[in-house]
Amino acid sequence: MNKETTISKSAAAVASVAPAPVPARMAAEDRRHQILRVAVTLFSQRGFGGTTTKEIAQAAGVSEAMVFRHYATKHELYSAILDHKACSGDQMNPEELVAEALKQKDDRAVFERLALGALEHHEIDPEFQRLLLHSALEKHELAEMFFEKFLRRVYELLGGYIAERQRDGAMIKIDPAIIVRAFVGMIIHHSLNNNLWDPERRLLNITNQEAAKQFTAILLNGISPSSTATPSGSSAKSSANFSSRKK
Amino acid sequence: MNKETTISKSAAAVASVAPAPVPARMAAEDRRHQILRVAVTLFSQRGFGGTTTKEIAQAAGVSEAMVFRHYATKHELYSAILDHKACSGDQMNPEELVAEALKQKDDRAVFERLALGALEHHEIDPEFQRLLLHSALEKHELAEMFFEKFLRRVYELLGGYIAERQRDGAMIKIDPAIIVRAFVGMIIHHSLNNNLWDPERRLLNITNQEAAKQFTAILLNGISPSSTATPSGSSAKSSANFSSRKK
DNA sequence: GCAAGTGGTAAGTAAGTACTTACTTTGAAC
DNA sequence: GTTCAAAGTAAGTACTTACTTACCACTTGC
Repeated sequence: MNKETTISKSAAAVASVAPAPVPARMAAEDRRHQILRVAVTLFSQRGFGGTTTKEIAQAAGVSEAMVFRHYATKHELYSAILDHKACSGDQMNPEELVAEALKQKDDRAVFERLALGALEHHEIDPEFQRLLLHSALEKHELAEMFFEKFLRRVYELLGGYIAERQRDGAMIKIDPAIIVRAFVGMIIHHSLNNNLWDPERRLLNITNQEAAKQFTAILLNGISPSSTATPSGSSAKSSANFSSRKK
Repeated sequence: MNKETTISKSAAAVASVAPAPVPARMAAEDRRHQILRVAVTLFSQRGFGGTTTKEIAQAAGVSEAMVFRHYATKHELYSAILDHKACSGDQMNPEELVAEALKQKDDRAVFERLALGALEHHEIDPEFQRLLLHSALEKHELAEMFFEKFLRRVYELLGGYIAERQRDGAMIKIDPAIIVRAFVGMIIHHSLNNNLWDPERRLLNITNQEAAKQFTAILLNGISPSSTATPSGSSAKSSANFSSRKK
């Protein structure tokens, strides 16, 4: 019924020059993951409604049927992506990022590290921000999940710290949530500019380090009780950047 | 070639009680505008790919053919909406909003008015922000247009003013674009939170006035040369808001 | 050798989709 | 009253969409 299997023996010898053109049969797990990966790119570029399962299959180099073998519906694939993006290890963890800075009450380090962490994360993985926006606009559950699992946590973490520093007399007493919003706003908007509106950096072209440093400086200066002399010793070393050139 | 026209005569007698259920024939302009209006709502909620021409027609109470009589393609309708939203009179005009404050070099008024203008605009017309985000994600030309016609203008206007105030010695010398980004970030992110992520205001619930005031205070304090004694005379009056409660 | 499982596909299907066509109704000017 | 353009529609068309079905090829353990 089928042809001779003599050739199959020599299959190992074939792959000498081009391993790519071979259809490349894959383990189920791998294929599943590969489909997910190409779908991430497409969904982040075109959104849910703007992406077809045919396109996803083509991008993955398989037939549409394979997509539906691994994910029962298009929605299931979409949700799997969002779950993966939201829960996978490459997500930034604000708590541990600033844990030691918090203990030392090094304001500058707390804010700067948080800012840099977010900016780097968005630069390395711009797809995440796009996916998040798409899903927020479509009112997908991920938007709510992101809110609960991330935004709220940042507000509690940073807000709590700010409240503590206000009790110390180290910061003026505005509602901590306002301060957090101001700071998070600077950072998110900066990322959004870089990823969405002005990827050529026409309006502003600075490194993430620089951005984190400057935004932190503006904010901390903006909420310091009297600004001039940094009273406690810990944060003295690096604040020279632009306060040195006054007058 | 066609059938008898005898039955058609009696059609007028049918509509006796309700004037509303009557299909309500409209002037072309009006219908065109009405279709545009319902399409705005649908596109802003579901995006371009997520909205069907059938839905638009139903929402407008006409047949699909009418939609295509007024707008040759779905894309033309979408573009017409964006043009209308971007160019119509209800768009805010930053220059004239802060013209007098600029002349008087009243820093607080400049920033606060700009902030309040933007926040109110986004609150009154949240559809605009959603449409803008959708089109930015889809890389529609409106996103570029918005960038050129609005964002760039704000950066030039505010950045120019900041540069001037830096020469006056009234603000520290960081790249003005960074300061603008920080400020615009606070405002846009606050609007985005209210419209997209946290419409119930769980994280922060303040009036637009309050937000404009606090964000302005944080920023101006953050970029004031030494905060305590404002060296040049002009900007003395306004920074009293919360620096009064230090210690 | 062959049965069974696995990775994979070609070729569907039914329901949409954007967009058209051929036709009817309406209102006002002549 | 007839005419005639403009407002309106029902019922398409051609094509795409998400999702299925029935089948193939290759490996593996016996």
